[in-house]
This record gives sequence, C-alpha cells and structure tokens, in this order.
Amino acid sequence: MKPLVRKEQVPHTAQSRDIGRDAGQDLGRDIARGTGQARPITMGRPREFDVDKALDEAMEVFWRHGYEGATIAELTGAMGINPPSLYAAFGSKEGLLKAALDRYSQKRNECMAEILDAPTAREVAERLLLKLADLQTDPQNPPGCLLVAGGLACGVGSENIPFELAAHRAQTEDQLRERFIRAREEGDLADDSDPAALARYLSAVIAGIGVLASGGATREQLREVASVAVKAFDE
Amino acid sequence: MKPLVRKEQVPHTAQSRDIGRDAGQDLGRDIARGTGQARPITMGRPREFDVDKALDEAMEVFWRHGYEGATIAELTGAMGINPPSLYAAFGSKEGLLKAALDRYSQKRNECMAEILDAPTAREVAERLLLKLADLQTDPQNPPGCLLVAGGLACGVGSENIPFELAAHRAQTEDQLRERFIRAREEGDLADDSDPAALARYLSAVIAGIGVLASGGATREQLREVASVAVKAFDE
DNA sequence: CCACTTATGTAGCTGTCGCTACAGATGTAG
DNA sequence: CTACATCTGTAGCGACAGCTACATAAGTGG
Repeated sequence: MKPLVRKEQVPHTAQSRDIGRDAGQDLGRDIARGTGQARPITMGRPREFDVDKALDEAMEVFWRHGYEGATIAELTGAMGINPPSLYAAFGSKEGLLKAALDRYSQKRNECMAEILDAPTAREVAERLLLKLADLQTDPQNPPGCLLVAGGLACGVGSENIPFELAAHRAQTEDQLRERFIRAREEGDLADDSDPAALARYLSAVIAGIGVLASGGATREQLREVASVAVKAFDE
Repeated sequence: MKPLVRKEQVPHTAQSRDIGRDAGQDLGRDIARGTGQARPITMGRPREFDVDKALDEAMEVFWRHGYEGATIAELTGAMGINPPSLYAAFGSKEGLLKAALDRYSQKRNECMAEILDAPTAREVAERLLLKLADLQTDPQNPPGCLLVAGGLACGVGSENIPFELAAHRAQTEDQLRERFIRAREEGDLADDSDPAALARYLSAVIAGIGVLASGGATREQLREVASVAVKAFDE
C-alpha cells in the first residue's frame, strides 16, 4: 500500500487529513478540475479525453463498487484511458475519488438550490426526501448514494476516504441547518425547535435511504419512508 | 480474486447468492459454529483457540475496516491464529464474515427481545433508537454498525457481501414489522397506519444513525436524532 | 527549423492480496 | 502399540493491486 517511491519525489502522499481542501498540490500541471470551463490555453500536447466525461464514468465505478472495490484497471477501462493518463490528470486513485466527489456534490447542489427554495421547513424536507428516493433508485446510475456506498470503513492506507465522504455529506447537513435557522426566524419553525437537530435527523434519514437503496429497496418503498419521515416536522 | 483451485476441490465457491443459508458445505469437519456449546467429543487434534473469542476479534476488524479493507493478515493477527487455522475453521474470508455476522446478529437479538417488549410502538422505537445511539458510540467497539460499515458496495468477486449484510439488516426490520402489526391489532397504532412502512422507516433511521456514527457523530447528537425520529410516531 | 512542455501507450515494476502444501503435533479408536 | 483424523506453524504459491519508466506523439514559443 505504501506508495513505493523509488528514488525521491514530491511527497503527494502527505496524508492530507484536512478534508475541506482541494485536490493535492499540483503535480504535472494542475490536478484537472472537472469544472468544464474551456481550458484557457496551455503548452505541451493537449489532453485527448474529456475530463468531465471521464469523471462521470469513474464516479459510476466508485458508486457501484466502492472505493476499495474499484480497481485502477476497471476505472481506466470505464474512462477510456490508460493508467498514465489517469495519474497525470488526478495524481492518484484517491485524487480521482476526490475529483469525482466534487463533481457529485456539484450536481447535487444544483438540485438543492430549488429544494431549499421551498416555502416551509417541512416542505423542504418532503421535497428533498422524495427527490432522493427517486434519484437513488434511478436505473441510470447505481442504486444508493455514492457518499454512503463509497466506503464508510476502509483498510489501512485509505483511512481518509471515509472522512472525505463524511465531509461531503456534511455539506448537505450544513445547508439544511442554515435553512432551518432561517425557518425559525421566519416563524415557520417553533421557537423551541432545534435546527441543528432537525438537519442532523434529515441527514440520517437521507443516509438511511441510501443504505436501503443499496440493499435493493424500490422507489415506492423509499417514498413511503420519506412520507413517514416528514411527519417528524408536524410536531 | 478467482479462488485459484489448483487440482480439484469441493466447490465452496458456488456463488451462494441465497442469503438465508448457513455457512457453506462442510469442508474439513464442520464450519465452526460460534454458538459456544461445548463441542461434544471429536476425533483428531482438538482446536487450540476459542472460536467465539476469535470471532469477536474478527468482528471488530471487519467493523473497523470493512470487508474489503480487512486483510487476512490483520484478521489472523487479531484472532491470534495463523491462516491455516482460519481456513480450516471458516473456509474462507467470506465464511469468516458470515460467522461474525451471525454472532453479531445473535448479540443484537438479545437486546431486541426486551426492546420489543415495550408496551407501545412508539416506545419500541424510542428504546431502540436510544439504545442504538449508545451502542454505536460505545468506545468499546468501532463507531457505527457492522451491518452498514461492513460494505454496501464491493468489488467483483465479493458481490454477495452487500447482500449478506442487507439480509441481516432485514432481520431487524422484520421483527419491527411483526411488532407493529401486533400494535395495530392491539389498537396501539391507528387502523390506517402502515406497519411495513413504519418498520422500513425505522430501519432507515437505524442505518442513518450508523452512518452518522461512522462519520464521528457523538452520542448526544445521535440521541437528538432519535428524539426527532420518534416524533413520526406521534401523528 | 529547434527547444521545450505535456499527454499517450506499452510494458512492467514492487508489494501485498487471499489462500494453501506440507510436515509435525496432538487427539481418539482399535 | 498402530492406524487414523484433525489442528497448527512455516513458508510460500500465483494473481493482481496501485503505480511508473520510457519512448513517442503532439502541441507552444522562439
């Protein structure tokens, strides 16, 4: 597992436990950021594959097999590239996961915007859970949620993966907490309610739905779960 | 990954997708069942390690690192035995996991008995969630729940692991559904309530708590989640 | 044209994975 | 005692994991 550095090398193995950061220090040019903006103008041979398309494929592999279950061979196969291209663009398997997670969260945040626009806290919860019930049983992609199925517990040498996933999950919880704080200020939620607890509760239900979906639950079953879950907002 | 059978051998690699079953066909004598009953009397050299103690150690390793993240070396190290002893007793890494899961479920069912004895459905839910909030943050064992952290998505060659875990999770859901059906018959739950949906909802919250715990949530935070979650039973 | 920079494909490296052959140890059955 | 059956430790098997050296291709800037 030890990165087997032969001579010496820029230590991009520096155990960056700090999770909020972007991908590691630039090695090569810059760790390809899959934000889709046309690359300004660069020197050297241009990249021949579309980073975002490749990330979508990698995301699917991680999603279906988890971080440790996804092999470089399978990833490169799905991405349509060879290992050196992967390592030049993303630095490492972990770097690739981080990039895929960023892209995953980005897509997720697009949905979140309109969900958070719902007029009441209860309606935010309802829209969110129903939306996720649909997304996590969409035959278009693997069942469940990448942020849960990616790996809650990993072997030695991949200890930060679970942290990475947890950090991305926390984003949603943060957004919900902020929204519920606002809801309380607006009188939508009772004064004695606890926005943080509500957000954490929803975060748990979201994760739970992801687990059920991974286990093969149907869309209708998850929708029922959502219906029951929002009752907690009715007092 | 392919089990690399050299000559020929009893095909205990038979992809036993049927999840309800016991460990594979007997190879050697019998796949050690960790039920603790004194082994009646047997021939050959007696086993020198305590199967249940060893299973407890293996359980902890799977719990902390997941199925794929747990290596044979780490497992045998924790169990205090060498690989041949492991394989003689449990057949394979997957067989060991199954045995550990059975032991996990067994312990869990002991708790469940008194929880299901609670007088009302709501109280069942409350006791259960609070109990799990405590268990999953018990510093005695890894955070979270083995049935969730063990692996929701695995690589090729370990496809049945997630099914295995899901089957064990379903046990709890089944128990809850039965209990809630009884609750409705007793008038404790409304006639128009859906015991299956309530059980599935609770199952989701349980899994969600496991995910939060894996991510480092504190006991108090999980207890708050439990408090919010049971409100869904208040109508 | 020539330097320089970066991406690509082939081939292969080292470490570790799950697992096992084998010989010796330790029990029961007769 | 001799057979037989099973467990245990040492040592190591083949397969594959993540990753990279190297030569070549394909761009930029002068």
